[in-house]
Parts: sequence; C-alpha cells; structure tokens
Amino acid sequence: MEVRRRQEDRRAATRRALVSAARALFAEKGYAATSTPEIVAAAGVTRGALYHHFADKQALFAAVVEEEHALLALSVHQVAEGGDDETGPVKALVRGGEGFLSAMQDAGRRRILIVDAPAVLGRAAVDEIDARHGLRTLIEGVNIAIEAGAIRDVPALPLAHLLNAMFDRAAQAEGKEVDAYRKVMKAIIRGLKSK
Amino acid sequence: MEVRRRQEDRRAATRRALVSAARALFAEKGYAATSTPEIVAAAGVTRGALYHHFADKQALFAAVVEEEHALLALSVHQVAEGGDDETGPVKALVRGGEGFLSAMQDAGRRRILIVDAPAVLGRAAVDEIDARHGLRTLIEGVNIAIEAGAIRDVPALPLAHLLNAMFDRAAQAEGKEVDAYRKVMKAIIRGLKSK
DNA sequence: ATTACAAACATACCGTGTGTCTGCAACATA
DNA sequence: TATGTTGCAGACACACGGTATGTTTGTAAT
Repeated sequence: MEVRRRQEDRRAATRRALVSAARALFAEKGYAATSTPEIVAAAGVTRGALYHHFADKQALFAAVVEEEHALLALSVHQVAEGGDDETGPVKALVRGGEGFLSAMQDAGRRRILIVDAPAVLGRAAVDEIDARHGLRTLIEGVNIAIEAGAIRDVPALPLAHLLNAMFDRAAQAEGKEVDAYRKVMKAIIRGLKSK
Repeated sequence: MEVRRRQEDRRAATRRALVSAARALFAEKGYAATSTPEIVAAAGVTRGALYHHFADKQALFAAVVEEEHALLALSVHQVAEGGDDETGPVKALVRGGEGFLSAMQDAGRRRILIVDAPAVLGRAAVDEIDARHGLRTLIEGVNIAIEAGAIRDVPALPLAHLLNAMFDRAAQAEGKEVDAYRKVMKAIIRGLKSK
C-alpha cells in the first residue's frame, strides 16, 4: 500500500501549508477580511493549488474549523485531567467547564470557532462538527450526572447545548471579569444539583 | 423648525425603504449572500442613495440590527406583560425568558441578531447595541432578584450575560425541541434560587 | 526504457461585488 | 432670482472568488 508515497506526501504537505496559513489569517483578521490571494501567498503556493484541494473558500474554512475543534477537545481533556483528584459527576462538569475556558484563552481560536464559524458554515454544520468533538464529551458528562441522580432529571441534550452556549459566552470574558464568570458558572451548575 | 420638511421627509423615506428592503433580504439569505444591487433594487433606489445614507454595507446592516433589537425588546415586553399575574423576581425572569423565546420564533430575526451580527459587527459592537435594549432589562431583572435575596448572591452582570447566551441558544431550537429547551431554562433559573 | 495516463499544481480569464467620484436636479436661503 | 446645499443617479476603478486551460511531475504498464 506504500506505492504512492511521494504523491501523497506532496499532497499532504501543500494541504497542511494551506490549512495552517489559513488558520493564522482567519484567526487574526476573520473570515471575510481574509482573501484567498493572501492565504496562498502565506502558504507559498498558488490559487490553483487551493482550488485543487478545496471546493471553495468555505471548504478551506471548514477544514480549519475541524482541526481547531480537534485541538480544542484535546486541550480541554488535558486541563480537565490535571488538578485535584476530587471526583463525582457534578465536579467533573465544573472541571470540564474550567478546562474549556482555559483552552479558549486564545483570541484567534474564539474568533474562528465562536464568532465566524456559525455565520460562515451555518449553525447546523457547526453543531455537527462540534458533536464529534467537545460537545460529545459534554453530553456524556451530563448524561452520567443525570443517570447518577446527581443533578435534576431534565432532558440531557438541551441541557448540554445550553451549557455549551454558556461556556462559549464565558470564554469571551476579558481579564478581570474572567474570575466572576467562572464563579457564576459554578453557581449555575451547582444549582442543578438535585436536592 | 418645520422649514426643511420636504427634504427631511424625502430623506427619511428612502432611508426607510433601504433599511426595510435590507432587513428582508438579510433575514432570508444572510448578510454575505445579499448584494447591495439586490438591496437597492428591492428598495427602488440606486446604489448612489445607499452610499449617500450609509458609510458602507456594514453600516446599513448595523442600522437593521439596531431596529431589529428595538422591535425585539418591544415584543418581549408585550409577551412578558400578559399571561398570569403571579409576581416575584424569579417568576419575572422566567416570564421574560419565555417572552424572549416566543419573540425569537422568526427565523430571519434569529439569523440577523444571533448568527450574522456578531460576525459582521463584532462581539463588542453587538453587546453595545444589546445593552441599550433587551440586555438592559435582563440586567435589571437579575439585579432586582439578587437584591431581593430571591436568588444567590453572584455578580449580576456576568450572570445576565450568561443567561442571555443561553436564551440565544434556546431560541435556535426547532419544532419539538423548543419545549424541552424551555423546561431546562426554567430549571436552570429556579436552580439559582437561594435556599 | 518508453509510453500512456493521472494527479498536482500554475496561469489566465471572467463575472460580480464594493466603494468612490462626478454630475445633475430639487430644494432651501438670502 | 441668484446661490449654495442636499439627495441622489450613473459611471468608474479595483479586488476578489471561482473556473477553464495549460504544464509539470509522478506512476503504472508494456
């Protein structure tokens, strides 16, 4: 199966250069303000290469979003694992939320995933991508907490989406506010505990 | 003061035609997919008029967002006023939330305010506009509830923003899900009650 | 080794869209 | 009535996105 090694390497290399350059520009200037000539210049290729690898500018952006979501999920996982060893489903939710916030400290990442992605790809497409990464684990976490009877018995999927939206918003807090947002988030999640 | 009546009328009329036509097209096709030639054709004027009244396409969009926010706030207020006469700060919050959800049933309105506005105008500009309309009353509601000791003592502004984000998300639910989202929102707000 | 083909690109081109600039007519003011 | 000002129409310049075509490079078959 190692027959077409050279071709595949070449292909992968330019693809990576494109996605990488695009991610940097989209992060800095946003989707609309970034032109394809800029992207290919930064990547060291031509527009011909771009449109050979991707159907259009949107498809390139989708690839960037996909990768960014994967990296984010990885980062969240790392942060959520570390720290104290307290256990329990509610604590896990809080920990996951804090991991998310710390992983979202990058302004470019926020711009790509929260601001631009829904407008460019549509809410449905973004949800579909998210469902394969971070949202997936959040849903699982909520399900576990409900089944364990740790939090009230509400529909899990809507709750997960609402928490997700809340995290997205909290991630956009600046400097001093950050801590207040974290506290409020904790209070909201704790408020869901079944008493 | 009635000296320049004719001129001002004329000005207001074309401005209204532009904003109105733009709102319809932005609602249906989104900001990026709507061209200024389309808009002026629908409004019955030329692009000259558009760029006489607005600095650029963004500014026209901002005017649409501004108006839409005002209409939304009005609609929320109406819905929240009616219904049962139960009182209390927490109940008021729940009622306001339900008013918001019902006022957000229009898909075009959702597209403009939630999907496109942050990407086109930026999060900060949208917050600034929102703060002068719906968000303002939400913040007041939260403040009242906290001062009355009805809900836990958390920072009011972050809480308002987080609730706002969750409402935005809940508003995007489709058909059957809507009810589940409403229930979960209620549960979250009730969870904030000080026990 | 040569031929035949396919895949990865590069270049040229076209339509469309945005913002600007100039001109003109209606209106206000003196 | 002369003169400035406002509201707007039309033409223009520039840039971008997507496509169509050409060229090179790698690969498989003979």
